[in-house]
Amino acid sequence: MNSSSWVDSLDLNASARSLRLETPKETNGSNLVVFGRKLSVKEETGALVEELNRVHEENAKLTQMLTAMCESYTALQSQLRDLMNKTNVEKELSPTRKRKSESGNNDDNVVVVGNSESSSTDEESIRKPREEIIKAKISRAYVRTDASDTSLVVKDGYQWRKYGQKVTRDNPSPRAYFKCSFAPSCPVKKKVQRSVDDQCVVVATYEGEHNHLPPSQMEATSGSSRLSSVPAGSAAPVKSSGPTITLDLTKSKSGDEEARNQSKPKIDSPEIKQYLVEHMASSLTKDPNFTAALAAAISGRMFSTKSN
DNA sequence: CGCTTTTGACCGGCGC
DNA sequence: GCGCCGGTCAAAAGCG
Repeated sequence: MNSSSWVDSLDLNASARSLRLETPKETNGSNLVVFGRKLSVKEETGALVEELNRVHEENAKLTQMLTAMCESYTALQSQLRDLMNKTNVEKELSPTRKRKSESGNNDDNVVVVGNSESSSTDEESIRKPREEIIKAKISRAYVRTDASDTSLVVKDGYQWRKYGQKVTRDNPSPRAYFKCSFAPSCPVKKKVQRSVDDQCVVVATYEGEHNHLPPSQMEATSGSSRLSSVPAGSAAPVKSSGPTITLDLTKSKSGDEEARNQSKPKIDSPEIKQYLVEHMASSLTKDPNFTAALAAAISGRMFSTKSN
């Protein structure tokens, strides 16, 4: 929904940016030569100045657009973070929701709750009881699939054996349970279920780490640059060869700070502002997976927000 | 024939 | 203690 418009605006801005960068070259080049043939030097200068002003205006407009876009992006991101913190606090405070399976479900943190060093924040370490000592590592992957595709198959390079399927209370679509085919030597399990919000999105929850290489290891490891894996501190447990996009929204703290610093103005000189905007835009747009990941993440969060 | 999938039964945790 | 619920088991069916 909104995510698509986000994507659109990102693309728009991306193209706008390149337009801004290219325009001056054009004016200095062929355009003026064409005009210059007919105009006197004075007129030519006038036209040049006019053109320059026009480009400046355009530049300012585009810069404004980008700044606005970046600010709303940052705002939305911090909103999401607040929301997630809120839901986490609620969960901690309400003992009525203790069922651990539900914690797996509600906890839309999209995150690794694991024993790996780097993923543990202060809050996490507080609410990390024995549960997670037992459960090695939990990561979650959002995979965009065709809505008509009813097979809950997430191609991640590993081979899985389905051992159960259940319809859970809070989601009409069935949840499938998989074990790694290398079990029992490999203890990894995964649960796959369509997102209750967006039927096109399949949520795969991985528990544990593979203690072996994936059958399709060659492709999986070499192709892994296509996706952003869960930065759980250690090597990502899931090597995806498909269109798997894993988002760690809670991990966005540092990135968020960065984004905030970039869009939040101590921006005094227009050069700095322009640089920041350009830097922001390029960092946002150069990653082809960014828009898809953002779309999936935002759509997921938005719906869960509505349903709360 | 061996492996995978399906599906109903069963189990254990949790709230009331 | 009972019922609900998520997770797992295991027999039967399906498939290459």
